[in-house]
Amino acid sequence: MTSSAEPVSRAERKKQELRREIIDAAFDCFAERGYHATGIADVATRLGIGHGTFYRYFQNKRDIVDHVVDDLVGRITGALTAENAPDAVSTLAEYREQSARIGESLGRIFGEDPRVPRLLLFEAPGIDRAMAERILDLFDLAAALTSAYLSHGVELGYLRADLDVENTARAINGMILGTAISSLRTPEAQAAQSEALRRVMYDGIAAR
Amino acid sequence: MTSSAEPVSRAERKKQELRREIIDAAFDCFAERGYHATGIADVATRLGIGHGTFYRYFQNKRDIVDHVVDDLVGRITGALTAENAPDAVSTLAEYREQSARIGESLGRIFGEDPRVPRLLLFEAPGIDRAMAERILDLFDLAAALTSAYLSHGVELGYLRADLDVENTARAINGMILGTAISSLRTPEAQAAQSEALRRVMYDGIAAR
DNA sequence: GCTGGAACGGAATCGCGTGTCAGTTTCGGA
DNA sequence: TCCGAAACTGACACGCGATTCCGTTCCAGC
Repeated sequence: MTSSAEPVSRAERKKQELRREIIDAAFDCFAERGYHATGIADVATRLGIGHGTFYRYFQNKRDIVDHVVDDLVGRITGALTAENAPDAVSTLAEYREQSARIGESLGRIFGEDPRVPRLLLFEAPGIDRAMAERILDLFDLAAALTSAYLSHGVELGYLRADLDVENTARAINGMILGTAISSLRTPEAQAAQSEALRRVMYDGIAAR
Repeated sequence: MTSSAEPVSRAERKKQELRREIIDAAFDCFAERGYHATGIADVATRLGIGHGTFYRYFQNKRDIVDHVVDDLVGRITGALTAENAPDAVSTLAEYREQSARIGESLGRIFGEDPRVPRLLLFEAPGIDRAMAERILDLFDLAAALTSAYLSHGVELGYLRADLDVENTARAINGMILGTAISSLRTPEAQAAQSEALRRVMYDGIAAR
């Protein structure tokens, strides 16, 4: 199950490489012109290959967008699970730090390249029902993850005992979502946005 | 400029009525099957009219989706501005009540008919750049509105003096957005979701 | 009832993009 | 150097759906 277990001839490697390039090119096209507005020919032309070649690597147009999304989802979940286990912290201060770290990771992915949120939030849901469901699944997954962080905090007593973990998780994720969308227009506000989000989380908005 | 100033023959009224029906039918189709998957013929068939007739009322397919969105946006801004001026309240308690009222209005619009958020958030942004910009404008408008509420609260002293009004507004709107999206899967959680949102706003999540 | 003009319907047109396939090129091994 | 398999290419077939257009129907006014 290691990555070197497969038989990798020279040709095989070339093939995988092109496959990767096609996915990247498709991502570029879909994010820039939109899924419906880009033809297979556009993707192929961008790579300087004939569009017939495309079909040697992917079943059809619908097939590749799944791979593109796979790729993005993988990148995101990777960044999130990398160094931030829900149970790695035990005080509010540590929790705050951890959330800042997570916020930064997400900010890097979403803010650095607006094409990521554009594709994931603006293009993908309109492709078809199945893709819309996939995006909703992603939200559910994120909610479960955030829930885990919150539950842990409630158990250790540094978060409100009466916290409605499930729904609060969705509210927090909503704020993150809002940040991602804002970054489409004003990428430079990222940091301030992220800080404001954390202030709301920890302090609320009311005067003391 | 009153609504009765126009010359309204019988035929004229019939025409306006059919126009309305076409908009409604288009909304149904776009929200259910998606914009790209519905043909003009689908909209026409749903009304039992020939699809040629459609073109007597709207320029083209792109034209009508603008009208559909106009309609929804109008409904939403109407509900928001109706009975809730930003400066109508002067204490935190009143403010809480007002936000509960606004949440309820929004819940009614988004929660009662999932097709509304589905069209606005899932279908529309993927239609083309211009429509995506429209939706972003809508977010900006909402942010400005929420900002006004927050500013007012800061001025009167019942909200934190050091509140980053702009970015906090976007964070709060993000939570609302999250609620709207959740309602696509679990409409019954609406109320709890809305309550959790307000708890986060006013109390934060940390233990006292 | 008749008539002229507006509204309607749906067959026909048109353009576009997906997916196929047969001919061509590339390349590793003998 | 030569051979055969695999990869590549792009002209083409095809279907689909937006838009047009003209023959038909409807209806208000006379």
